[in-house]
Amino acid sequence: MGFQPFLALSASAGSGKTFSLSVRYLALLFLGESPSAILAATFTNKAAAEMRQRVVDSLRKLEEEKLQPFRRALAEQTGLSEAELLERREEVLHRFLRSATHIVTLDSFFVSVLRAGALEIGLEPDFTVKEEVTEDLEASFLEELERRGMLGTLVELAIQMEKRKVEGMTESLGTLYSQDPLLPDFPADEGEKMGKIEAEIERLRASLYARVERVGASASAVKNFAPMTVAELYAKSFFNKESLEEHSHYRKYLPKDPMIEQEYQRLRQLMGRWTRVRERAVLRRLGQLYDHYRNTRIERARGSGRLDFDDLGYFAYRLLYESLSKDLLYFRLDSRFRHILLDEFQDTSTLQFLLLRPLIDEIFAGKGQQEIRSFFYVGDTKQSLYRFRGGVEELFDRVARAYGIPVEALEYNYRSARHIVESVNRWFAERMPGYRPQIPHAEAEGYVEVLEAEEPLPEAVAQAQRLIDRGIAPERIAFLVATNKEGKELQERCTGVGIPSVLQTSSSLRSLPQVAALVRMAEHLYRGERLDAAALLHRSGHETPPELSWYRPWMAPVEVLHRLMESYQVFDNDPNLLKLLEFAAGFERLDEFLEEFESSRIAVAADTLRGARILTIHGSKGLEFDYVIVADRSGRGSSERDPLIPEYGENLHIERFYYRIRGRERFDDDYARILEERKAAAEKDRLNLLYVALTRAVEGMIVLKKPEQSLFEPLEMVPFVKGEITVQENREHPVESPAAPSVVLSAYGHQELPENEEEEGEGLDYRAILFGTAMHYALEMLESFDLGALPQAMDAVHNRFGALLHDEGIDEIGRRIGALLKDRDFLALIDGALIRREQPLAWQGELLQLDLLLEFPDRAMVVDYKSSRKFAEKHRKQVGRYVRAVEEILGRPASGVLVYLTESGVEMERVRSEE
DNA sequence: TATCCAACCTTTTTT
DNA sequence: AGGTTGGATA
Repeated sequence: MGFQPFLALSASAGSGKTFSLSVRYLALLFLGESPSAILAATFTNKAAAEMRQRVVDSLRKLEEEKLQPFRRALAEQTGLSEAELLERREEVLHRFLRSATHIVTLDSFFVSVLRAGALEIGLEPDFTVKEEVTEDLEASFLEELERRGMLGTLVELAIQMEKRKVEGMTESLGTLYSQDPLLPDFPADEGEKMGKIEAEIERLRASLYARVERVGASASAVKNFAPMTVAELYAKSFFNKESLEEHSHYRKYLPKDPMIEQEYQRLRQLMGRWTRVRERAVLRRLGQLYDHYRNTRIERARGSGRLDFDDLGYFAYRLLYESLSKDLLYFRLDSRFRHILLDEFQDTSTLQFLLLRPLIDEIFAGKGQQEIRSFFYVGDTKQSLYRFRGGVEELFDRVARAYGIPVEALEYNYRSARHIVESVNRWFAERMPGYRPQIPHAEAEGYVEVLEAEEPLPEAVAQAQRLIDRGIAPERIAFLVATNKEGKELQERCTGVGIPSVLQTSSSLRSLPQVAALVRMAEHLYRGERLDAAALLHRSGHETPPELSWYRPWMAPVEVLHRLMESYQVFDNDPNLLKLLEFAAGFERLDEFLEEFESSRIAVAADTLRGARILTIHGSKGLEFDYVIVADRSGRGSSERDPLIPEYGENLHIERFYYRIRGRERFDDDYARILEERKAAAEKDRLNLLYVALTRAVEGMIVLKKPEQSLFEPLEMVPFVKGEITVQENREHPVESPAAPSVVLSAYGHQELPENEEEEGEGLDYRAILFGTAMHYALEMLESFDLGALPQAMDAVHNRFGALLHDEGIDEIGRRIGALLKDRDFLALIDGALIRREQPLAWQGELLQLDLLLEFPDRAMVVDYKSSRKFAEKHRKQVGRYVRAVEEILGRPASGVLVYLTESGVEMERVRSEE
């Protein structure tokens, strides 16, 4: 087939999307393209990190048996033989690790574009990106309105929209702002007079009241037309009937006075007109207010240098479409990116697409030229979940049509065992329009069970316990729930029965109890208040309050935090705490740190935690787990309530807004149609959600379905069991954890690490922690224990820690590991051993992470690297515990060695098993 | 007994 | 807002 420069790939769940993306990316590298010419954009940081990892791993292990399909695909796309690929791989890997890569999230790509042209549109290039802060936004907006004498308009609108709270109004305005470039014009004038129509409605109402009473209709029938406001009359349910003929209250009296039906018809028409006038009045005022709202947002963003995601979209659009230098900017981008790869294309919003479009156009414009240019996207409209956030799944086909891009479908499912694939096919084949059954590829039969449960959450825990009893490690299990709240409850239940669990919330670092507690304590110190640290004390098992007299008001935030961690002994290489330190290092003053922390958005490093995963279905998208327990929602699901309903035109801009009024569909056919469309879309989304939930499992899946009000209702599931849970007997070695957990650090903004010279030798310091982490990473990346493998490992360290550690630090790591690889004692130690790196071990309900496990036929050895002797006693205890765990699990004698990689050289210390 | 209607209950997903 | 419930009415 060769390399197809323009291609859209429709990739169902588990069909090898990441595989295709990585092959495509690597094919470009093997064809000689520079990584800096390729933009590969995903939606989440996690997906971007995964793809980077996949690229490196695939190159590194290219010769291995299990990568045969990868090699074949790569050979096919590049026209190179597999031997040639292997020959060039070193060079390609080096090129990838050494040069700037653009495997990023769409948002971070737009951020970088915006930074480049920020000054052009009145932004400081060092702006920060933060979560939306609404509290003082409202105040600024009101001030702006007051200055412009517009408060009256706000009040009028509030009355018209029957919304007392300004809060709701600003929310609606915020929704408009998030799609500003797509907005239609708002009506400029009032149009027909509202009062005139209302008077006419009132006249008809009174007339009908009299007529209905005269013909002797029942009391309730008469009461329907009793004096009331137009809005009250509007809501009456008799309007559900197109004619009073259909209404039992009135039917038999109609012949007595034919004018009743005639006036009723007239009244219905008038209600339709009243609707349009009211809508116009609302939209006009909303438009006026919106102009001021937008100004407020723009000024706040410019003034504070803090942008949220909506600001980002707004400014990026202005920059790319309306600034003076837009052509120059595109020229710069365009000369940089000759290839675009887009992931999860079905979730792309119109705005995001518009921001990419000029780049895509350029690629197509240069189609005939000498150099290769390519555009590739993957996605699956069945997994589109983000309509509420502006995702437009229709883009997938539309873009293909507009540019004449061929669409190919991936047919095999490489993820799930056969029973799972077959069940999914059965559930969705008839119910999802255009569903193509997947062909299972896995050997395993797998396990699927659907159970009815009144209370899905407790039952989910019971099922997890059942899996664990069968020998399945908690880490291999994931719970999927509908809402974050349910996730939280589920975690409490897991904790209650002793199942370790990791709640993967959508929220940021500050939602972690330990992080929150530390920051709260820092805040207490800053304000000079007495500490209330009971929670943290409890967690760290402290009996006596720690010593805090070291605190000085002028201390740097990072120092305060790591001293606190030290005092409470909570560090233990927890990557989330490391991330906290990393973030804190960007601030000189505690108060600045505290303020920014509140609005920060630092992702939780959930990868590195141990236990059964708990995620929302939304959060599980793109992931897979060995065993999945899907729990039905406990509540009832909800409904849409945005007061403005957009109607999109062919060009994807908003053609008009409908103003939502209850019962409006009875008087307005267009409105009735758009409501129907929305309903159909909501049903589609619901089905997509189920599809995502039911396609995450690799080996086994258990679905807990409520008998009533079930999330799964559209699938008409019946309870059944298929296949068997594969019992893992006497497992000698824990299963290699998928994706070896490693700390992923990323830089936040342009931060400088604080100089810390005078602190030498006193407790932990931030640099030492970072240094130690980077060194462990280098050791993890080391292919084999010989000097030849060192440069590659150091490249990896450079790639990941380059922004955080100075070159001297990285060189020092290289020197220390070099010394280790030359150390004869160490080489003798590992001689003849089966080597396992970064080995996780579950023991006594605790998860241990071994740096290095050496297995010999008759014994085993645990090796732990340390970068300093500062906590030697603690290290001894820790390794002693590891040794005992290994002895018990492997059933053979074991010993431990602490390997100190210090400035002065390699030192080793034997450690005995813990008592 | 069938229908209507007011009152009542419960209400997400996130880069 | 949308669905359910229980009382009132024809």
